[in-house]
Amino acid sequence: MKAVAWTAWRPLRLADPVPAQTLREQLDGGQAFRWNTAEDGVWTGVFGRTVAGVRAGSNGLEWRGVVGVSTTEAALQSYLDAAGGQAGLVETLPWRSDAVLRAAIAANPGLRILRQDPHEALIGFLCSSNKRILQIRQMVAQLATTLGEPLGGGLHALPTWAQLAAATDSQLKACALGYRAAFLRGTAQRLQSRPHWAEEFQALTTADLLSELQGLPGVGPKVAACVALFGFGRLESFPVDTWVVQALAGAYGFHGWAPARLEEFGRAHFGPAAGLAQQYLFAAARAGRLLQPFALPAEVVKPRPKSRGRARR
DNA sequence: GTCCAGGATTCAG
DNA sequence: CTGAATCATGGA
Repeated sequence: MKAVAWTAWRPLRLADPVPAQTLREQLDGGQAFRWNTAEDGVWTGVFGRTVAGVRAGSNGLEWRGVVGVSTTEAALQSYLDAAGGQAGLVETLPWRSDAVLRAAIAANPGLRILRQDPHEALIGFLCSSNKRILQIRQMVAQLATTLGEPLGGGLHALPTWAQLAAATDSQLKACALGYRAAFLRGTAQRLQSRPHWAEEFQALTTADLLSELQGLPGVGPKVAACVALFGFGRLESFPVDTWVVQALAGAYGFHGWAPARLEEFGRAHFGPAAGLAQQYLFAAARAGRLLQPFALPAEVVKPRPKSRGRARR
């Protein structure tokens, strides 16, 4: 593989400082799946048709692009919420009264929801079911390399829906997707004839967006919530995955609660930036840094019978 | 070899 | 409606 010709490092201007540890969590913590580190602390990634390098310098973040490939500071600023809109949203979270959330925020100060492309978020989370983040990254990388358009330097864009729909069985097989291959192909077949699907989905209310997303093959409640949060900027979306189940059970005492009920709690308790709270809790839980004020010795903790959710409608 | 993964789907009750 | 079995693959 030919070596990538990088431009010089330049300062990446952000409204709020991002520590190196938070940058790592943001780029490699399961929001996006297209960032890698070759050398320590230097992140290389692709989003949309942008290829970029990012690192935490001594005086804030720095970025670089690939010579001959369009990379702009503006694209990175948008991707990383440089204007600081999410800083204000953090202030709407109940961290003053919620010590668990407060500790989770302190564990990754400045953590933000990446403003990803809907296409990228949907592909990534179609691959995510029952998989670890490392393996999701490998699947997505294989999809790009096998089917996506070359962007230079050996890096590729993600395949379009048309490219995915046209992929052969053996091509998908080579991406180690397992049963998720059918999810990707099915969704690709639905969306390949809708070039403006993302704009159409973006125009929906969040409730309708989640519903529309769940109509796609391989998209259930959790994947829909992730795509709404990471791809459509719906900060109120509250994905409930295995880590959030653990976090809300251990730290809040909600043992044995069904995911749908935990999602209901999350939205009500955390409010319009529930998804941001979720990401802080997710990161803290995964790092084993979650406060557990209600935790009991393991032999005492048993799943309680789930209380029945209120029937609606 | 066994276990499990940022779950979704299908099926039985 | 809820709960359980099943799904394909690879890393730990």
